[in-house]
Amino acid sequence: MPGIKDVAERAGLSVATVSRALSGKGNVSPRSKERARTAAAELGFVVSYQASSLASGRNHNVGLVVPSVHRWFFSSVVEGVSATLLDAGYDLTLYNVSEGRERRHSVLNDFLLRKRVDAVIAVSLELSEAEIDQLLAIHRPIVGIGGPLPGASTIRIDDSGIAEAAARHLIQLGHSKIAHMTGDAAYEQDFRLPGTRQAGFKKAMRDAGLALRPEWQVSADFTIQGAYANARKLLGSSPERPTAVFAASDEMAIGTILAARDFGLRVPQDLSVIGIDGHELGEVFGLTTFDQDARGQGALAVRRLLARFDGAGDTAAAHTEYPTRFVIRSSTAVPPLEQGPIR
Amino acid sequence: MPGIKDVAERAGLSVATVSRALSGKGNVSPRSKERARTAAAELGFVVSYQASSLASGRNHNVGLVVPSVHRWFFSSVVEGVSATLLDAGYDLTLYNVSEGRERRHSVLNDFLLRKRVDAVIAVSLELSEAEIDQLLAIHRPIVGIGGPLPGASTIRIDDSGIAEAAARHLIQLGHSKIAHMTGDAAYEQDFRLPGTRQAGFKKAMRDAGLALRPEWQVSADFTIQGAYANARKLLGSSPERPTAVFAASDEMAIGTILAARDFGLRVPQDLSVIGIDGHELGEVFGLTTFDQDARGQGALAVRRLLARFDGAGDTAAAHTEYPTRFVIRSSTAVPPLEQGPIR
DNA sequence: CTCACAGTTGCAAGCGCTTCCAAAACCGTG
DNA sequence: CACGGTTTTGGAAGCGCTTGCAACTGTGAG
Repeated sequence: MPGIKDVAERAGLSVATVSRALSGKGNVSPRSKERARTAAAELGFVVSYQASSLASGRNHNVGLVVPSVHRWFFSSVVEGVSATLLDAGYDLTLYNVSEGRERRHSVLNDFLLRKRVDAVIAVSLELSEAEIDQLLAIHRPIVGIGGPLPGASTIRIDDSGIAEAAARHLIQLGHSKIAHMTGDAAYEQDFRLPGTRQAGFKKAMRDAGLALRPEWQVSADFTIQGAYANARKLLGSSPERPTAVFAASDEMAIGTILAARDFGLRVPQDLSVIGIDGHELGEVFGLTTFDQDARGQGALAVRRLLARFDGAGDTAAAHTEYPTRFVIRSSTAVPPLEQGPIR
Repeated sequence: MPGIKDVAERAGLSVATVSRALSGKGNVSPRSKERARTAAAELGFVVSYQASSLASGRNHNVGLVVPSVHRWFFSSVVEGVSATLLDAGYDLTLYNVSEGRERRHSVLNDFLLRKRVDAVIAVSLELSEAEIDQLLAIHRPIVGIGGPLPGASTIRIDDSGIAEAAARHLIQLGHSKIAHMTGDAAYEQDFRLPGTRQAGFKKAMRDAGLALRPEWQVSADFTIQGAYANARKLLGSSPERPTAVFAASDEMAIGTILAARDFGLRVPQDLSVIGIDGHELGEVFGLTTFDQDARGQGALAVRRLLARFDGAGDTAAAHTEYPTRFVIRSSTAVPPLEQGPIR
């Protein structure tokens, strides 16, 4: 395995000049630069980031902390981050902290602090103040996606806004018996998303003068199967059935649609369902949803960091509201005709 | 940020002894070890893997190369690998090479060769001989999951065997009009899975003396939505419908079930469907399948590597056949009564 | 009491780079 | 042609750790 020394020798230059030539830092005559480059290419030389980082402090590596790798949003972000990073020649160190607090704690402590990463992207993590301080203490850029992260830059969609818009969409279609499937309390603790979206829903309902029936406020774990199970309860046991369900994620919306089918309910004729995400399966189910381009959010986070690395050193924490797109498909429609007493 | 020097000072030991005490290599008296440990703990010291790896050649970092992070099998493997690695104090560098050959090429070349990783886990990648040579040339342990990887250790399930068993299950129920949904040719190139499973299917059919109708051999991209689209064609256009479908993955089986429902076909009364995977959604759809514990495969791969690192230096390439579990749910049953001419 | 030996320890030489610093080479002017 | 200023270059000092080596300690046997 060739080292920079070999390159220097072959190019007839000093190690220092080769280093500068290949990294692009410092002044090097075009001629030397060219020489160094060809010599490196001929030898198949590629710098050791280990050594490079020891000497320079830069790692060419960013850490991505996600709470799961299975759920749509997270894997989409991972994809976007990964692709953008790879293109830029950076490594991606993945920290999947799905298994509870100790895992998370050890990741933050033992891993990120080892200075192995130049920056951290934290997805939908609700961190304690101590944890945030810890992160900020390593003096590396941090960007949070899909969740608040005081002190760091964040990229997020207008959760409460689109939740409100989703609910309003149903209301405008004529629905008044609207159920909401939100995230489990357990998730609220970690992500805080559910609450924000729920707030938007409630606002829309209140603004329309509609009642919030507690038995129509259900929750699940953000998965299709979890939502399916709970939607069955919602649709099966209620003395009166809602005519529409607003699910806080597409996966939960899909679970709801599957449950509805089990009861012979047609979507949208008997039940309207709307979600949030832009999940690939949305098409299959004709799901009306707000498309938040998760992949794009991941890519944006990386671009942000890269800009920072390149010295466009805007150290100030910037908060970006990522745009969403309302996609109307066939899972929402006007409510069925009232079957009860003539109104 | 404290260095090993600070620890040495505080413990009243030399840097060398502290290094040995903390790494567990070489002889250190219990007393010194204890001292070094407490000093390190008090200072919150944690070795810099950068420096450590420069000096020792060991990275505490393994590279995981996956063709996608969205599909069930891959994200499950990622999860297993990640958890096991984190527990062992190793970092995971993720290389998602979903976007074609150049990406893959650059990953192999520029990234893995930088010696940033102690080992490589390659999931379901069909590599060219040159690529394999390249990988082997870096003299790091490699383990392949779910695909052949000549020269490296592999962990895989008995693809053709369970495919055969799946088909036999249908045959034994009395089916003879069995369709097979395999992977796209595009995937065959990369993963070779489809072919192996297809071979098992064909064998079972041949052994039972059943005909393989070309129009019942369909393929998709291993996703629910892809399978859904193609299953619609299969079930909608055939002059004669199959009574059972064997899908090469659970995701494709689910897509098939969704398509069947669209046509008013009841599963399993009108159509039996069987898959392979053990996908979380299997429960929701009552899917009969072979559970291959993908998470477990990832974990096993890591344990294998860790053992190697610890000097249980069995350098020989070992091939493990990972066990699967046949899970019978409600998507398979005896075929419907023949509707055609009296037999 | 001495010797051989195994168990401990510290010194110092790197690991492969980056970067500070000073020297060398170059440039256009006066 | 000499001069100051600007590039370009190479020497060498690290970055924070590991590890070969030699020196040292303590032990039980002779």
